[in-house]
Amino acid sequence: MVNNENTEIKIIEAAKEVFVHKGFEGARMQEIADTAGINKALLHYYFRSKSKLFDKVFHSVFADLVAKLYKTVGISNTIEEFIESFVSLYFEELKSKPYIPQFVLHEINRDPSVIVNLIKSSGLDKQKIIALIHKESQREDIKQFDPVQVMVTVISMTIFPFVASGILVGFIFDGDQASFDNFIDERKQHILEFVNAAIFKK
Amino acid sequence: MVNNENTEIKIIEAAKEVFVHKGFEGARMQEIADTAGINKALLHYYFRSKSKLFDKVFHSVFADLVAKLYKTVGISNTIEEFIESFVSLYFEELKSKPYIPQFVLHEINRDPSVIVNLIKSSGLDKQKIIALIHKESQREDIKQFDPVQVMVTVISMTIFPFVASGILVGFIFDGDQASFDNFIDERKQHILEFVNAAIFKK
DNA sequence: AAATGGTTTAACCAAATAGTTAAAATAAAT
DNA sequence: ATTTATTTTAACTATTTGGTTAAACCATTT
Repeated sequence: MVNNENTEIKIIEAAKEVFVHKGFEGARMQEIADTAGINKALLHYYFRSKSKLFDKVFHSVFADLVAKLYKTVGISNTIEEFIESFVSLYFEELKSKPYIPQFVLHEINRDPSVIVNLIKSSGLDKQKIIALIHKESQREDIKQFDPVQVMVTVISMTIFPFVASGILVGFIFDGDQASFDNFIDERKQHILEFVNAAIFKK
Repeated sequence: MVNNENTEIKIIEAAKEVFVHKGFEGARMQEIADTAGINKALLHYYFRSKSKLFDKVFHSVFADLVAKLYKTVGISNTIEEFIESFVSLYFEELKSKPYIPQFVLHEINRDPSVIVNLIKSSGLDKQKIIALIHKESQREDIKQFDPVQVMVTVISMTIFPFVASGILVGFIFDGDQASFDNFIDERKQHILEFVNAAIFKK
């Protein structure tokens, strides 16, 4: 008895921490055990193999992202609302967890087959998003851009700076982390203004 | 005698192939040797360790990107020219080497210290870019956006779809690679139109 | 043809690492 | 108190993998 549920959570959290920063190949079971404050044997007692543990972690991270995306759609009736809440949500998330997108993208790249099942089991109703985007793209006051292109643009503008933080800090901000943080603070507002300037007529 | 120069090129090419797809941790010296059509001993004979080989490969990939970026700046006198040639250049590059950005970003993330030296030795004169961007941001016909934000936006819009191709194919294009390819074909034009719509007054 | 120096091979070594086992310890439930 | 499930310890195995060694090979030079 003693713990069990608590321990499982502790392990998942520790595994998330290590996998997210080091990736599947770079992560060590010993380091996960140390981070969780337990030993390796117990780690294998709970999750039989590294792969199984990784799958749990990746699924939880991914499901989390999708759940939040879904929440965003639910409350949006216009394209402005959608963009505003999407960008706000992701900035809030990524400021405290900036390593998540790089992790997800790298692991999907490593084994693209996992994503198929993940999307199936994600329960995300894409139709709702498509319907909203399509409806809004018909508006008189909005330029006739391809809605998919615009959607990818909003996602790119939001997520890329986090994925590329290393290169941006080194290349553009001369290694000055504070300048980069300041850039990120202003980024959200910039995205909203920039996208509005692009898609609205007049 | 015999070969040597040819063999070295063969190894670098093979190493690039494997490192780019698997990352440093995921790459295996044996696989690099196999890909190069030689054996592991010869691999170590040419490049003493995995790290040394990786450094060579990474440096060459990175230097290549920087060189092309530099070329872009050289021929640009206006912001329109800069954006046009930047986007064109990267689309041309990335269509045949779509894995490069994910690779670079992942490795910089894994060991951010490498980028400092790389940038030093890259010979990129950032001042030229800054001068151009700053000069152009003063133009009467252009909205007063923060030029750094705009620059990051152009980079994000261009590169992110390649970094996130796996998730975009799975999530947005339902696993249909052809739809994604089509999306990429239209992406360049979209970026140019979208950015122009955003930054020009009236 | 003999010497030279780069090239190739196969067998090998050492370290790291995922995973196992079995026994002891601990704490809660009965 | 006994049982039961969880946790710890520590030693161990098997495999992978980066790296080494030494001998053989081959092309060119002398």
